[in-house]
Order: sequence, then C-alpha cells, then structure tokens
Amino acid sequence: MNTAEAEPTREGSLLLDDQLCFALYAASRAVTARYRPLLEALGLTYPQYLVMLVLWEQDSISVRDLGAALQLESSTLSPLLKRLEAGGLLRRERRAEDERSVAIRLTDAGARLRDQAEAVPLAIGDAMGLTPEEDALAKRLLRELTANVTAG
Amino acid sequence: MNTAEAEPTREGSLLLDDQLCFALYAASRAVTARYRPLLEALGLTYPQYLVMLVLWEQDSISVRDLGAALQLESSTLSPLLKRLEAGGLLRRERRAEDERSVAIRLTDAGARLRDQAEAVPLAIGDAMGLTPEEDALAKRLLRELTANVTAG
DNA sequence: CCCGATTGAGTCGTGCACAACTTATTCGTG
DNA sequence: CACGAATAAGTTGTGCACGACTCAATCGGG
Repeated sequence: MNTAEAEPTREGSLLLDDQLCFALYAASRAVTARYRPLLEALGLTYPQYLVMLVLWEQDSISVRDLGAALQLESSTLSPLLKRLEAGGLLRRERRAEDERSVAIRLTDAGARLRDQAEAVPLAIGDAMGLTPEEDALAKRLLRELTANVTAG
Repeated sequence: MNTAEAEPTREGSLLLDDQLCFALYAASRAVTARYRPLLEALGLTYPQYLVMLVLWEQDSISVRDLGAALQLESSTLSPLLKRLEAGGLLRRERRAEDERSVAIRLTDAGARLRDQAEAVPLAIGDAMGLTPEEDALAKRLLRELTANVTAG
C-alpha cells in the first residue's frame, strides 16, 4: 500500500493536494488551454469567446449587463471590447436615452462567427470526457460554491 | 413554471449557462477573490500562496519541480519567485551539482509565515459551505476533468 | 430647480499566464 | 573528447483580472 492518501484530508490542512481551490484553479487553466487552439482558429481568446457567447444570446447589451453576466469589471471588459471592435466583430455606441451607457452590438462578421463556433462546445465536451450526469453534477457543485463564496 | 432550465442542456449548446467551462472559470475567480483579503494580510497573492504551500511541504525545490507541482511555466514562476525573494520569504541559489538548476529555499521569515497561514484554509472551508462529501466529490471531478483535458 | 450622491464606462498600475525565444549548462553518442 | 541535442531558467510581448481612481451623465431629496 502506498503512502499517498494514507492520511484523511484534515480540515485545516496546508497540503497542496488537499486544497479544493488548487484543483479548481488547475482545472480552470487546463480547460482554457484546451480551448486555446480551437479559439485561435476563430481569432478569439477565451474571455473574448465568453463575451461572444453572451452577444450571440442577447445582442445590443450594455457593458454593465455584460459584466453582470460574466462577473467581470468594466476595467477588464473595456479593453477587451476595444480589441473585439478592432477585430471587426462588434460596435460600441452610446445610448441616446442614457449617455452614460454604451450598447455593444454585433457586426455581420460577429454574427456570422457563430456558425464556426458551433463546433467548439462539441469538441470540448468530447475532450472533457465526463458523462452527462457528471457534467451536470459538476455544474451544480461549482454554482453552489460560487454562490456561497460570493455571498458573505 | 419558469422558462429557465425548461430546455434540457443540449450537447452543442452555445448558451453561456450550459457551459461547464464558464461555471469553472467563474468559480475559480470567485474563490480566488475570497482568498484575497486573507492573503493580503500575509502579504501574498493567490499564486504566491500556492508556491508557499509547496515550499512548506518540500523546501529546497527546483523551479522545474515547482512548475510541475503547480502546472506553471518558468516564465510565470521566475518573476513571481523574484517578488517573493524581494519580500524576504525565500532565496534562490544555483545548485552546485547542476548549474542550470536553481534551488528555492525558505528564509526563516518564509518558514514562520506558515503559522499565520494555518488560519486560511479553515476560513475558506467555512466560506465554501460544502459538506466534506461534496468537497471530496468536487475534487475528484475536477481532477478527472484536468487529467482528461490535459492528456489527448 | 439645484446640488450632492450615484451610476456607467473608462484609465492606470500591478501581477499573473503563456507562447516564443534566448542563454548557459549538461548529456549522449560517435 | 567533441559536438549537436536536450534541458533549466529567464526574458519579452500580449492579454486578461482587479483595485483605485477619473470623468461625465443622471438621479433624487429639499
């Protein structure tokens, strides 16, 4: 019998492999790395892809609402949106009814990119290799975790 | 009955809330944000904290082995270690037996910081609010996911 | 109607992450 | 032993993330 896992995970352990946070951090980076070559073919980074997912669902959204959907600050989104605009995928225009707000709208090229993006979730789902039940369970746990940790 | 979750999650969906990758990405950032004030009290960022966890477990480790443990490139670790060295928590010295390799060793201050760090996992475990079973399950799923996605 | 408080977007500075590359050292095979 | 391949660490450039801040527009109570 090996020594790994010989000790039960104690509450206040400082061992790296006992930390859920590290499993989460490592998994997040590994998944993003898996997306990278697929998204590079679309000319997108991973956070840019998430922005496009939101826009394909709801075009003409404010920076504020985009930030709420992705849980990102305007200080992250503003430069990112500027790069997507430079890439010709979207336009930004001040709203007439509230000049503080900026509406993000897809260009035709941005809307068309959706067709190419269809292949991405399929390829990733394949690579993840989880059963539909495991996938659903993981999403449930991660959302519960996010909600708990964000709250108090 | 509401419309959310009315549709079953389809395989190739492009809806943000169907993406496991986003649940993962959001959870990782939310957990890191929860660590931030705790670690700030120790003078550490989150990745720096992970490096210290490894060093508290195994002092005098090479940059290479540190990178293997954390799945980080030397281009990420080198500047990070330089900052920890500037903060007086560790020293870097070329190994005599292989001048290519650099050994990372804790200073007394670095070793002593462990005592203060003991409180961190307890506070976080509390905030996460998962049962021990859910915690173990989440770690299992995340490791399986990481392994699958890293492999092929 | 006014003026202080709030809100929405953006800028700036710091610190990751990672690809591509450089440099120095060591290894391995003829 | 020589010398090309491999390895360890570090540098550079790009793009997030986020806190602290600025600025302009809007809101709301008196």
